Amino acid sequence: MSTTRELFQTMTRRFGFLNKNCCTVGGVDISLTQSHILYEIDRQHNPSMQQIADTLGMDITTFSRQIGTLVKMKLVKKTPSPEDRRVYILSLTTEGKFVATTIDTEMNNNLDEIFSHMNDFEKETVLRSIQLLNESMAKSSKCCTTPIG
Amino acid sequence: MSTTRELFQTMTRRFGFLNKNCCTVGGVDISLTQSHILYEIDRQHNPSMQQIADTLGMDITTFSRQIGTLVKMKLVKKTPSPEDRRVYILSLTTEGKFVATTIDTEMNNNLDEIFSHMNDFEKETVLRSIQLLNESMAKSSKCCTTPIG
DNA sequence: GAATAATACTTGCAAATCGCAAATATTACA
DNA sequence: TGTAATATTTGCGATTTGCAAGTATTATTC
Repeated sequence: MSTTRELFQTMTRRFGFLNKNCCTVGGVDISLTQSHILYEIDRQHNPSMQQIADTLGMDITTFSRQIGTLVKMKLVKKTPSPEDRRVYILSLTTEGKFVATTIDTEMNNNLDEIFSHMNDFEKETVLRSIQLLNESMAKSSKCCTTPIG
Repeated sequence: MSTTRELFQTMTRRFGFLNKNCCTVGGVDISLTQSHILYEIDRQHNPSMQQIADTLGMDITTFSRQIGTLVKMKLVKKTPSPEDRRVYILSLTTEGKFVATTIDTEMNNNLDEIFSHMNDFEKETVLRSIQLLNESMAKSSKCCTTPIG
């Protein structure tokens, strides 16, 4: 007999553990935060710094520094926007792309393994449930957006 | 068209945001980590330090210090175990219990609000899906357990 | 069109957090 | 009894954090 929160807490914690074992690709060692940054840069279209920071709910100053080290590691490239010279457009270098893709594949494999303990119907139901959940969270104005801090 | 990982990433991030806006109860200000610690102490039965640290996937030394500050804040009590004098049993003080309960209620309210955008059938399906997912993750030996580090 | 406000990003700084290595104390095992 | 294993704490240096303040650029307003 679990409360709703308990279910969520367990799930997100376990997924978090999954994410944590991510972060050595080839010779490169990155942190969990950095893996999330790479993921979002890869996913979004010509994102600015502010955009990614917002998506991840990170303070822009912390983010700026993280990008700094990722640039030093040659995983990320910062290109000044031609339209607005205050803005930097972020993109992945070839190596950054490789790291991101490797982690992504690994994560999807892990998820596959988890779903292998279900039958096809269950798997479909679960995936559609998560989709539904995401839509409901998006609708909810009260919550689930970037935190204040 | 999202990959499985994308669905999970979105969901856990949003739930994370929900968790982040948690942490001022009465006059007391606590961090996200501390809120998770209180939650687990409340949930488990006479847990030891090591137990909670393991559940949360935290390094025991970091955990020890966190407990130190929570004890100073009078939210947590450490009682030496009568059976094994190496271990400390953790429990919540009255105030700690109050803080934990307040956060828990708040979180469940937020989740209710999210589910209010679904009909009863959808809600049931989603909840059972998460339960199923948690069971599958528990079965998976390869993943989802405490990370190595 | 000059002054002012708003935005995007960076840097200084001090606090919090982190995890490894090593220490202590206790219990389990041989 | 001696040795190994376990639970917890402390030293320490590295990393991460976020606020305040700074620079540079664009938008607004009068």
